[in-house]
Amino acid sequence: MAQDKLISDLKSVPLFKGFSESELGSVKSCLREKTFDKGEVLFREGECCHRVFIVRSGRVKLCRTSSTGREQTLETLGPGDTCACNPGSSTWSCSSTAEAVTSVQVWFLSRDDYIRMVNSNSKISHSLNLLFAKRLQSFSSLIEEVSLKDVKKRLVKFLLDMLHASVPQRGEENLLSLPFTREEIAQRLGAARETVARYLSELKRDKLIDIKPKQIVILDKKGLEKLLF
Amino acid sequence: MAQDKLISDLKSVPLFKGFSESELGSVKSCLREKTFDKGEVLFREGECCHRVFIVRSGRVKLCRTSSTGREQTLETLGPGDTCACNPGSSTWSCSSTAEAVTSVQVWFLSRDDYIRMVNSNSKISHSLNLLFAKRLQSFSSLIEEVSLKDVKKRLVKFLLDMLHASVPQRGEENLLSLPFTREEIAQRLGAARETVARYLSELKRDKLIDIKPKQIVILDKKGLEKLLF
DNA sequence: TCGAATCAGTGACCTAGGTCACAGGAGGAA
DNA sequence: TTCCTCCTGTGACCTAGGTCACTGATTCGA
Repeated sequence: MAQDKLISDLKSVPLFKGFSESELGSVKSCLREKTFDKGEVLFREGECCHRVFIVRSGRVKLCRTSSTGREQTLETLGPGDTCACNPGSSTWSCSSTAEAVTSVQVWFLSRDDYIRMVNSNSKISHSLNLLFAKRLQSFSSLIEEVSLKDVKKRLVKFLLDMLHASVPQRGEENLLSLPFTREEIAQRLGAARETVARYLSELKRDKLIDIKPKQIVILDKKGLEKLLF
Repeated sequence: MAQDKLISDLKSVPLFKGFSESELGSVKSCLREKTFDKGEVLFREGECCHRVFIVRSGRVKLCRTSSTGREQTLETLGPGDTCACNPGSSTWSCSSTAEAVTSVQVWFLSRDDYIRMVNSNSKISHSLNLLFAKRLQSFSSLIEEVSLKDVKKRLVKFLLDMLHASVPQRGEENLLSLPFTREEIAQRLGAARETVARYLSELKRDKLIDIKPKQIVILDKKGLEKLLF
């Protein structure tokens, strides 16, 4: 019955969207499971990329690091998300570093199995297109933000995005739980830890938010939205 | 015979890689040709995206603009390049603005024809994967550069990339023709026009390059490469 | 429950690079 | 040629935000 659990887990992985039970069965036989502790690196930028990861639980960040040690997070992956290079590309080198933000469970798939799977099943090719396209959209926004918007705007947008994505609790629509350190937020925004802390204080001073441990209370959503322009 | 010319042009479009003559023939029947003058906008960020463009001649830039008018170029498309949103995505909104940098000839394809084509021919789906993956790679580098590298490094990298991509003329391996204004370079790098001019002067002063109208002479390639670290 | 380590806030300082302003080219139409 | 427009270089100035250096909070393992 543990097997059925695995199959049903796989059903909710977007990469395998539309797969039949039997197709999922053959996927299952290729997957290996692995656990990484918080802080461990799944793969490093520039390394040859010989497998594909699917996050089962926990969070993984994809990031790039500068020579002075500053870091920019490109994307954070959660359960169901896939980190796959392009199957047809000749150079399989990772374009970013993947690091476990919490402890994570992943499935991985060898490069050969992956290529075989993509070639034998056109559904996966369509799913990949969808994944890639979404990522392109979000990268393109990130470029705009980092290059054209100041840190305060980026921070406000981040808070509003988080609020939007979070499941609202009864009677606490404005309570935003923030399972990130200031450092992690800063890395996402492409800013320094101290700058994030400063702007959060500023927003608090201006009565737009309230700051609690691991939580932010959105006091004035409209006011925050106004800051975006 | 003009028809054959068109078919042979289509052969060199990566999107249609591996297509047979007859497949290209059916592609041909869906394509419409259109010309844009320098400065004209093919589509604007946020607009509903109801067709796909393939550049036949000239250059098109994909860019985003800030509220204060500063601009960041995401990518420059040349002959054979495709600007396609994801066929499976429900929201067909363009994530950037496309503007003709020179006068351009493009083919376009209606959204419906495009979707039909992708669904009926799995080759195109693979080509799309490849295109998307390449773009992801270049976006990811762009994010790193804009967020973590200073303008001087970005400029030097740009020059070296241009040199690398250019077809070397006999005995003029170090002559780089630069068909861009300072403004265009600045927009690519996510910097101000003046800053680009200043760093170019600095590189000239340091005897690393020489500046001629519409051209740059690379005097010390090794020296430039050293600046990247 | 008590260090030890990791987080968070804040002040002081500095610099990369954006903005403004202007002057000298260089090309193009008339 | 002359005027006009667009491109380029450079100086002066200013500010967003990065870095350093602390001091308090929290959290957590033993």
